Amino acid sequence: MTKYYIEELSKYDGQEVEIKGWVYNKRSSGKIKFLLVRDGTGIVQCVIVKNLVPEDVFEKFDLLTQESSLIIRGKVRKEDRAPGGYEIDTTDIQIVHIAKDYPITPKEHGIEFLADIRHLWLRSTRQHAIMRVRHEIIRSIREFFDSRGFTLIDAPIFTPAACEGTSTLFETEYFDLGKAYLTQSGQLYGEAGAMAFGKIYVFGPTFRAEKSKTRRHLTEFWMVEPEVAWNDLNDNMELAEEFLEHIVASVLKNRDKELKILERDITLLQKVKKPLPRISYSEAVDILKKNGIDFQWGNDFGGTDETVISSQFDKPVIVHRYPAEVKAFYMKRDPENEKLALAMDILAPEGYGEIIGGSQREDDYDTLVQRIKEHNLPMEAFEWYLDLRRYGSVPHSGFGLGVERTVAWICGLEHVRETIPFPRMIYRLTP
RNA sequence: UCCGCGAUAGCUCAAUGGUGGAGCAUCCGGCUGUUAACCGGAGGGUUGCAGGUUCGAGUCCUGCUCGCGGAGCCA
Repeated sequence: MTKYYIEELSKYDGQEVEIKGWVYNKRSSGKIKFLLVRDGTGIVQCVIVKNLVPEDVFEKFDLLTQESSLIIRGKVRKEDRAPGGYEIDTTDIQIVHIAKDYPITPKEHGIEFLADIRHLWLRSTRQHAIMRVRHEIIRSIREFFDSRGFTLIDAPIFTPAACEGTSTLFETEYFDLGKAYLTQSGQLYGEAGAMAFGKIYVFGPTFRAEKSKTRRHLTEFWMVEPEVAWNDLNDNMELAEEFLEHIVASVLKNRDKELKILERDITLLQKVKKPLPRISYSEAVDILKKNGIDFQWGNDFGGTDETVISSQFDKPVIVHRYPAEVKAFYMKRDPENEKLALAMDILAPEGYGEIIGGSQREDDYDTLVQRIKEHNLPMEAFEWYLDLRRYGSVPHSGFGLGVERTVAWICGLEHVRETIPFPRMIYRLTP
């Protein structure tokens, strides 16, 4: 039996179809009634005219409420007056379930109210569009790496110690083995993967227990982390810019309707093509000073600093060679200046902040041991990681891209909480 | 943890210290092309909680709870 979806209605012009879905909205003008039905792929207007349908079908319309589920049959007809361009001349309505007092009405609602009913909010047009863009971003991420011969290596969620030793981790009891922590990055495991497979990517959820309360933070978020053996910092930056170009191009090509629903100005997105502007940390500091910001060389950039730097460019900007002191222990130092790490961040335009952070990794055993000591990290937990420098160590690099910040930027959203189906924030664990 | 803002009908918001209202949603009625349809009617309130000032508090003051935004930290 043929399954009909609203998204594909144009294929069935003039034919009888059966749509299974939910009531999105309805309007009545006495003897002619309009039912807007959604099925997850789109919305179609169904017309019910008295005298053209049996009496009981005409009367069923009055029983239907917003989000009631139903199966509707009728003939597809091209109709410019209908939203979507096609409408259905209804012949039969089968009510499956009547929804009582659906809380989201066709009017404005506050963010707090909607967040509490996130499980229902996902049915709304705007949230629907965002989730489809998110899906396209994730699909294109996999496509990018898969088509370049990368192997997906899943990193564990439970870890014995902090990967970077800086941020606050979620802690849990792990049987008789003591404390375990939820991962804040799959990178160290990715490095092991790169030594085994050459080029790999880790893609999974990560967790940060910091009490951040900003539009850019979640406690649980998704990160994709490629790692490539033999790549230096320069190779890493090239990979990152090709990667971003691919993601943005895929969304522009395959999700243009959704971007339109979100009223996203796509002219800036169309500019995301390599090469991206590259500036050093020191040059970024100069930009801040020129803009009247009192910034001390050696500090890390804050949210406002990132906005000022990125506003100088009309596409994402790569900032490289940060002071080693503000960066993680595993980053290789710049041979030309020991104070600098071979790190690079990519700042998204329009104030969306850091979407990519990466580096060339320290590949010398003795140096890495020294770094672990300097950072007061437990040596035992890193013995396996040090093995990667004991047995055929090679230069290698990688980066991490935050999926939610990327979705927020591409969709042009105010807050990352709308970029993930069920956001986890400091004060929100439900639904 | 710190700073700022907020909490009134199911929802979004009004209400000079002086009888708490409107739109949407719900229910009833009308309309043969509606576009967040429209028109008429009805029901719906311990104004977040606890105190205080006042003849009188949704409104002013204090404390608390919850939420939002920002800082720090980070992707």
